[in-house]
Amino acid sequence: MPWRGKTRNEALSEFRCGEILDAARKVFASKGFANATVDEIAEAAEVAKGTIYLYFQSKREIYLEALKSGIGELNRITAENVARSSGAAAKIRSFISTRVKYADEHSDFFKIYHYEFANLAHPAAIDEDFRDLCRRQAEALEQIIKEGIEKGEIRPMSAASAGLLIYDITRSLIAQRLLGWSNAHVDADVDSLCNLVWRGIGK
Amino acid sequence: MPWRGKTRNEALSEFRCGEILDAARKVFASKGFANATVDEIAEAAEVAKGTIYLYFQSKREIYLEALKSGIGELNRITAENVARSSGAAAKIRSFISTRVKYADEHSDFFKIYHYEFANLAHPAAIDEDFRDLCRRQAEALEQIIKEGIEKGEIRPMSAASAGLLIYDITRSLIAQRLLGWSNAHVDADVDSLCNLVWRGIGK
Amino acid sequence: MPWRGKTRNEALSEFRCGEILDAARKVFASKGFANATVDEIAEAAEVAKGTIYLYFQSKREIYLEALKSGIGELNRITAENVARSSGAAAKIRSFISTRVKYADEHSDFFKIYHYEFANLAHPAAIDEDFRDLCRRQAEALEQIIKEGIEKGEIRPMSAASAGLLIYDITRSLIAQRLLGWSNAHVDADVDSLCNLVWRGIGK
Amino acid sequence: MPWRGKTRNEALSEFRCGEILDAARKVFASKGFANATVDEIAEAAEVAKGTIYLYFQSKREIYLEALKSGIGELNRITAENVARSSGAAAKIRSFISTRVKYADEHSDFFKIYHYEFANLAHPAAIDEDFRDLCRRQAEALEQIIKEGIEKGEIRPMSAASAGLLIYDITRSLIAQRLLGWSNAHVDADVDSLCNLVWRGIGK
DNA sequence: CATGAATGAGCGTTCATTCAT
DNA sequence: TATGAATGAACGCTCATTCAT
Repeated sequence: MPWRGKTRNEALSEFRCGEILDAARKVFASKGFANATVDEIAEAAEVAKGTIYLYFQSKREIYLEALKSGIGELNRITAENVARSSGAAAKIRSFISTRVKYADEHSDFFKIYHYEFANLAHPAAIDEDFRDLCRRQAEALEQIIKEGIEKGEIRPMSAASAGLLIYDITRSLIAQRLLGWSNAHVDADVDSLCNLVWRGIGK
Repeated sequence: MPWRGKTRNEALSEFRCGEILDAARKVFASKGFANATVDEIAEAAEVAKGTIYLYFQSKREIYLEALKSGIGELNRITAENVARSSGAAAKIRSFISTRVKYADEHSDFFKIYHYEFANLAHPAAIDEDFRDLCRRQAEALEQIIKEGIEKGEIRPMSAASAGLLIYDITRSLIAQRLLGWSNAHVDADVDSLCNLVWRGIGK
Repeated sequence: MPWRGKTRNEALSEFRCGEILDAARKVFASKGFANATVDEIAEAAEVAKGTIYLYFQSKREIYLEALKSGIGELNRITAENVARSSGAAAKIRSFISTRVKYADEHSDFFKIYHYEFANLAHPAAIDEDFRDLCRRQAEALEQIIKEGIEKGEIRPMSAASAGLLIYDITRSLIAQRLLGWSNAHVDADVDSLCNLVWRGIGK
Repeated sequence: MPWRGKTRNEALSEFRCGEILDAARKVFASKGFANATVDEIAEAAEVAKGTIYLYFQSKREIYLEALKSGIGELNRITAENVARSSGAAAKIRSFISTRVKYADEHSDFFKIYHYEFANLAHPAAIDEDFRDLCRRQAEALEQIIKEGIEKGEIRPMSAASAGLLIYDITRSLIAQRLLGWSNAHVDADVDSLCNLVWRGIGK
C-alpha cells in the first residue's frame, strides 16, 4: 500500500514538524532567538536534538518556520473573518478584533512575531516568504480602505499609509495587552480602538 | 591645578565613553545585541578591546547605557519642544514632530530602542532606570491629554491609553520611515499623522 | 536489552571520565592548576575541548575530581594494607610503605595532591568532600596510635598530633623522592623513616 | 653632593622595593601567585601600577624577590640563633624554635614559601638563587647533625636525609599552626617536636 | 621618577551542527 | 528514522605589560 504508506509517513512528518514548531515557539517566545538553544527546543518537543535536524536545516529555519506558519494561520483566520463582514467599518473591526483575540490565545507566537517585526536593523535576516506574508496583510487592509473610500465610507486619504497605521496600531494594542498594561476585556479594548480609528479615517 | 586636571581627565573619560557608545549604537543597530561582538564595537570605536572594559563593566552595560543616554537626550529635547508649544494640539504635534525628526537623525539609536521596546518576552532583562525613562514619556503625554480634556480641547477619554496610543503610533511612523516604506517628507508624514490623531481624539 | 545498553553507556561514560582525569592529572601535575589550559587537557585526552564539558562542569571541577578520585583510591589501598597488618608498628609501616609506593607509581596525582595540600592561603577553595577525604586519613592514623598507646606499644602522647606528624613526614619523604633527592630504594627509605618514627613514638 | 645624593636615591629605592615586597607578600599569601593581580599589589603598596615596573621586571620577579628576601632574613636569623647555642640538641632546638616563631610573626611570607616549596611539578619555575638559599638551610642542619654524630651526641645515620627530615617536619608543624590546627603555645609545640626528634636521632 | 590609561594576547565556556550507531 | 555523544569555532572578559604625559 504505497499510497497509504506515503500518506502515513507524510502525516507523521507533519506531526513531528508541528510538535517541534510548537515547542520552538514556546522557547523562542520566552528567551528570544539568540538565547534559545536547540537543546531546549528538543527537550520541549520531547525529541532528541539530532531529530530536529532531520526536519529543519538550522536553528534559524525553525525560527522562520515558526513565524511563517503562525502568520499563515493568522492571515487565513483574519481573511475568513474579514470576508464574513460587510462594509469598511465592520471589516476593519473584524481585522482588529480577530488579531487581538488571536494574540490573546497564541501569545507565544505573537511575542516572536512582534519582536521580529521591530527588527529594523537587519531585516535582511528575514527571508522573502516572510516579507510576502506580512505585505499581504497590509495590502488586504489597503484594499478594504480603498473600497471604503470609493464607496464614500472613508474620507479620501492615502490608503497605503492608513493601512499601515491600522496594522501597527493593532500591534500596539496587542503588545499592551500582552505586557499586562491593559486590564480591560478584549471587546472593550477593541471597541475603543475601533472608535478611535473610525473617527480618524471615517467620513 | 587639580581643578583643571580633574576636569581634563573627566572630559577625556566622558569623551571616550561617548565614542564607545556611538560605536556601540552603530554596531548594535546593525546586528542586534546578540550578534554584535565586543571586538566589533572596539574596532568601530578605534580602541582596543580591553579599553572598552575600562569604561563599562560588560557588553550588556554598554547596551543599556547606549539606550539610556539616547532616551535621556530624546526625552530632554522632546520636553523642551513640547514646553515651547501651547495648546494640546500643538503640544502633541511637537511631541510627534520632535521624535520623528530625532529618529531621522539618530537612526542607529532608534533602531535599538525600537527593537528593545518590542521585546515582550523577557522585559525583565531591561533594568529599572530604563523602564523609568520610558514611563516618564508616556506620562508626559498623558498629562498633556488630561489638560486638553479639562480645557475642552480633547473629548473625554482614558488619558492613559490615549497617551500610549499616540506614543506607539509615533513609533510606528518612525519605523516605517526607517524601513524606507515612506518616501514622503518628514513634515508631510507628521502632518498626516497629527491630522489622524486629532480627528481621533479632538472634539 | 536496556540493561546491557545502559551498562554499556555507563561504561563508556566512565571510561571517558577516566581518560580525561588521567590527562588532567598529567597536565595539572606539570603546570599547576592556573597554568594548565583546558585545551591542553583536551589534547592530552585526545578529545575535543567541548567534549570535556560534557563530563565536567568546569576546569575547577576536573581538578577537584582528579584530586578526589586519586585520594579515594589511595585511601582505599592504604586502608586495605593497614588492615592486613597487626600491631601498631606494622600498621604504621604499612601506612607509610603503601603511600610511598603509590606515589612512586602515581607521581602525577601526587604532585597535585602535595601542592594542593600546601595551600595554606585559601584552603576554602577546596570543597568539603576533599577535606573529608583528607581528614579520614589522619583520623585513621590517630586510631592506630590510640590503640598502640592502649596496648602499651606506643608511649603516651597526643594521638592527634602524632598522627599528623606521621602523615606529614610521609608526605615529606614522598616529596623528596619525587624531586629526585633520594636515590635509595623505596624499601630502604621506608625502613629509615619507620625506624626514625618508631624511635620517636615507640616505648 | 653626589655621594649623599646617590645614597638618598638608593635608600629611597630600597624603601620603595620593601614597601612593594611587603604588599606583594600580603597579596600573594592570601590569593596565591596566579590569582594575585599586579593591580592589587599596587593598591596594597599604595603606588601606581606603573611604578611597580620601575622596580621589578615582572610579576614573577616580584614573587621571587618576595620569597628570596624572606628566606634570606629567615636564614640569617636562624643562623644567628643556632650559632648562639652549643651542642647538637640545643642547636637543633634553636633551629626549630626560631623558624616556628618566625612563621608565627611572618605568616604572609611563610604561606608563600610553604606553597612554593610544595611545588613538585615545575620546580624549574623557581630560579637558581632560590634553590641555593633553600639548599643552604638543609646543609646547615646536615652540618649540625654530622658534628653531633662525630661527638657521639647523635647515633650514626645519614646526616643528609636526617637534615631534610628535620627541616620538613618543622615545616609541618608550622603549617599546622598556620592552619589553626594547633592551639598550643609555641613553646609547647616546639618542645613536643624537639622531644620527638631527639628520640628519633639522639643516642 | 611616577602615573594610570591603553593595549591585546590568552583562556574558560557555550552551543549549533554533524555523524556513527 | 531517531539518537545523543562529539566537535570546534566563536566570544566575553581579564590582566600583565607598556608608554605618553
